Amino acid sequence: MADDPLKLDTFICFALYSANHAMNRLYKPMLDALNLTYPQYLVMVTLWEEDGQTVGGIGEKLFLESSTLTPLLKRLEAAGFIQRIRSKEDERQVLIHLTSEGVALKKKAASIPACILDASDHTVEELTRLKAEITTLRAALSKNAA
Amino acid sequence: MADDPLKLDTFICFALYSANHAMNRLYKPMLDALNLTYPQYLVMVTLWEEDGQTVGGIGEKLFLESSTLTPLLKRLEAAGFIQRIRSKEDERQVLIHLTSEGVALKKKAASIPACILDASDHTVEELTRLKAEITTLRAALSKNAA
DNA sequence: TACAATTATTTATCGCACGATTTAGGCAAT
DNA sequence: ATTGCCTAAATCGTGCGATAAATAATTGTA
Repeated sequence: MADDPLKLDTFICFALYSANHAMNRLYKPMLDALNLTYPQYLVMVTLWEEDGQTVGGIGEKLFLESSTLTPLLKRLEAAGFIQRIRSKEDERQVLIHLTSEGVALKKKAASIPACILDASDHTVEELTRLKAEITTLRAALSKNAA
Repeated sequence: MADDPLKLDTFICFALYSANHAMNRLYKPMLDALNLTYPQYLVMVTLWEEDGQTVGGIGEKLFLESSTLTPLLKRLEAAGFIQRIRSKEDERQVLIHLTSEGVALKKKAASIPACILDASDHTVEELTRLKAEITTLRAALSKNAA
């Protein structure tokens, strides 16, 4: 039982799966108030950091395909948070711009981080280190995926 | 920019989100070969560890609701891996039993852990420790969710 | 000009997840 | 025995995310 190879494997993947799940549940009520889903929130965060990115650029940062992003972005556009504008320089590209409502949303989201930190029972330093380790793992997994 | 509160928050949640995502992608081809999805795989693992669990019991271990599990279990039953049998002792409960095919599937899944470990570029010890830390974080998040 | 590469969209399909409700069975008290 | 409460699972409705594969439009190049 202890040396069952299906054990460790399960738990490292399961740890990620369930922690992500728990994070989702924690965010849910706060994001509901903003009319955002979790992946949509991630997109908004990248836009708050840098407006006017292309679909592909956002996808590169979030590791999402355009076939996932396009409908998601349309929902954000329908909600009034962004505008999808085809680039003049390269008409293959679509630039994503925040609307004034999209910009305003950042203020409402500003209180979220403190809530997460608080619920984590961790210090900022601990979370930062853990974040880095998880990111390192992700990078390895991605690299060796193909 | 550096003290933007939306930064840290994003990244601890995003680290989990994207690492889970990467893990999913790594599993996908292997699980496709077994005719399983990721959550279905998790259910199978819990059954390989202990057969004959109730729906609620499985949900408790995986943090899933019956409204999520019931259809998932029906798909596993349709695939021939499990059987759903109402308990004689308490007819409110449904016991999930592996079929012979479900048991046999464990052998085919046995090679997965090594692949994951290999792709992680980590030692078993490192993964074990990281797993523990992530699990601790999950516990805190769950506890403070309500 | 023809061909290749890039960018995003579309189409089709599927499963997960949640909330709210419902059904059925168990359990306890009066 | 009936009432009422609790629990377990299923159901219903809804929506999003994700992937794969094909398509379209534009750009760049041989």
